[in-house]
Amino acid sequence: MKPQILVVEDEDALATLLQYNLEKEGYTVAVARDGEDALMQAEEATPDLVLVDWMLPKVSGIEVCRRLRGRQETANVPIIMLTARGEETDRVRGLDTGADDYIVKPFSMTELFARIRAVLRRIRPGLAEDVIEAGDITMDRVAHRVRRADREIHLGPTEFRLLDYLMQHPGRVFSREQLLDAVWGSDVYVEARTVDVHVGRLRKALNNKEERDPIRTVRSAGYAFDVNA
Amino acid sequence: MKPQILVVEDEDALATLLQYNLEKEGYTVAVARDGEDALMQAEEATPDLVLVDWMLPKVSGIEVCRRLRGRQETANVPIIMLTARGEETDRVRGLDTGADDYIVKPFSMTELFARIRAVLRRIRPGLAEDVIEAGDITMDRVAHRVRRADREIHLGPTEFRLLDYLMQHPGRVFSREQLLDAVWGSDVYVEARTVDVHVGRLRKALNNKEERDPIRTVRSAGYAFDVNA
DNA sequence: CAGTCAGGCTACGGTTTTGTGACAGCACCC
DNA sequence: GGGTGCTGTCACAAAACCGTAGCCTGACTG
Repeated sequence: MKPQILVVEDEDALATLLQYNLEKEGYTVAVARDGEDALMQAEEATPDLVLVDWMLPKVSGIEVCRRLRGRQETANVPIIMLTARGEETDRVRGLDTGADDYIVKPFSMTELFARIRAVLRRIRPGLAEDVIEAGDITMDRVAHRVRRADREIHLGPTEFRLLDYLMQHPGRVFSREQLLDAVWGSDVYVEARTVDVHVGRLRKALNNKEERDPIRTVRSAGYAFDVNA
Repeated sequence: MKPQILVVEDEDALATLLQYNLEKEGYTVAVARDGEDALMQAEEATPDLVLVDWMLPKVSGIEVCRRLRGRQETANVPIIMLTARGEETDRVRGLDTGADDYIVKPFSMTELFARIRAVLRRIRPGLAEDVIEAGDITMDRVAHRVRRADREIHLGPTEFRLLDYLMQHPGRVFSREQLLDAVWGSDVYVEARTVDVHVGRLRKALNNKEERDPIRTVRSAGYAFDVNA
């Protein structure tokens, strides 16, 4: 699943530039124009990372940081701060902003990408990884390949995304609704039972006879991917 | 052309060990004993990758990072950080960025090699080799020739560049848009489906009957060149 | 033990995505 | 002016994939 980034930037040109480049780099991007907007959006769909400008109308970048940190669901979301040269490091550093990193404008996209990768990897290992392994199952997200015990597994796009998501959060149980949101997208409407069918297809593709089924059904709750041997 | 690595490490024993092993692995290695030295050396001969210890006399590893990033010529050079276990805490976290990857001491050479390969592959795929081989396909970028199993393959300019790009990043899946950007140029406007047509032509030229098709279609994602036999 | 319910499974019509042959527009070269 | 080699687009056919309904089984309830 593509990491989702919330960009909080009031300057149109920069916001657009960031969105364009980040999407090209493979992230899903949402843009908020001011602090209030940012907090609302973060509440609706928790992003994997927030990129916030230090200077913002209404609610300052710092304040956005604080509030995000203060809320249960967003407390652990990594934050990268954008600062202009004059707003300088010491002050930013000294304040306990709760930001995980900051970058000084003007910056190169390459540098920004590097930092994003670094932060994501540190906070949520696995999210930024190219390859996920669990037991004898390997998923290569760059090559778009899944293999189990040396044999290649062919999956359709949806099955691929589904497995990706489940492996991303091993052991955790997801309701059908959560899976629909995460894998299908929060905007499409499909029958909840459709998830069952895809889980079924996934299982058939994944499991040889005599192999342990890595997908656990939790009655009246949902499904989970189990790491275990 | 062997990739050139600049090792920045003040501890003699480790520096020597790294140099020895990296050279054995096929890299050209330069060693700097402190941050100043590193910046100087990086300026003289831009390395393909920098391996820098977090703890350094005079100029800290972080500072080396920042300065490298700040300079035009070295802004895009990938950096891998060496950190000791204790240093990996909050203070470091807030600052440590700008590096593309980090590795915690003590580490195994195998692990280090893997990360170096990964970073190099990501940042600078196929350091401009003159000849690329994959399976029974050979591409000579200087002579502009492609052959498969002893027979000469004739390709049009676009097909050539397309194959070139794909072979440059074996296994990796590219969307039609990415391929258009990379092969056609980010400024021209052509239909995304045009990629399909060229892939088709490329396949027809490349594959005899009974030969494995090296180009893999990934439904709703794009195409990839697979090395495999 | 009968009733109820959640989840497994299959079949199928419909939709989306990809493969491909045909064609017209160019540039270049006799 | 008539070839020749490439290219981008289109239209159509084939293939792959999707979502839903319906039936079935096995588990839980009282």
